[in-house]
Amino acid sequence: MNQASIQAFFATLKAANPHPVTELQYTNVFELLAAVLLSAQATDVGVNKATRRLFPVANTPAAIVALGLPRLEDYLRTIGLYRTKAKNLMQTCQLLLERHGGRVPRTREALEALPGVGRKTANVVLNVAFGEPTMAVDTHIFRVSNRTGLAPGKTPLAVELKLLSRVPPEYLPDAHHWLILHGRYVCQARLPRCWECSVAPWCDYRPKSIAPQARANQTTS
DNA sequence: ATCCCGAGGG
DNA sequence: CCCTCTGGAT
Repeated sequence: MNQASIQAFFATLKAANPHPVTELQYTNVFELLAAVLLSAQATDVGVNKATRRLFPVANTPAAIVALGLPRLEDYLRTIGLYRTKAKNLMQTCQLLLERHGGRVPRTREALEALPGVGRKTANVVLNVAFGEPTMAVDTHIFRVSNRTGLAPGKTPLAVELKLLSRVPPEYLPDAHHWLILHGRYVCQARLPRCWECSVAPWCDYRPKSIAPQARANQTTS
């Protein structure tokens, strides 16, 4: 995809959704960090279902430490990878208390030192909570970037660096959410809904066979 | 490369 | 049944 196409690509996504936001539910920075940590290989709907029960009971590092691991696991049992996530969240809360006064740190190094927090999660917190122009490459962004030709790469880091160099600066702060939402609802993993895709004119991907739904839409419209 | 690991959709 | 979901640690 050339630079002019990339410009049109994001202008089109912005026109349909001027102020995109995460669909994870949170009311403060700690809740955001916890929700993103829990969202690894899980849907935001599933994470919200659990945090809607957990956060009213415990939404600070101290409260979660006081809760204890077995009860934290009970709240997270409906989320995939819940044992690992419960242990990581518990240790992260202990480290936040020991090293950061119970607050969420603002640097990549400090964030990535927390158990269960890698580059992608750190990038989300830096972007959403602290307004930094980062690009968190998750499963959606990795797929959309490669499939469309926006920023092809073999690893998430390679895609991230390519996106940072290709996305026009004015679109960078919101690009993360536009690409996530586009991947979730249109450029889906199993069956990309190309027949209703607003950015198809600038996309490199061409489906080999037109999906049944596409044919139905063509004959009825 | 492998493990973790439940819910929802097709 | 199979695949996917805002990955991270070993």
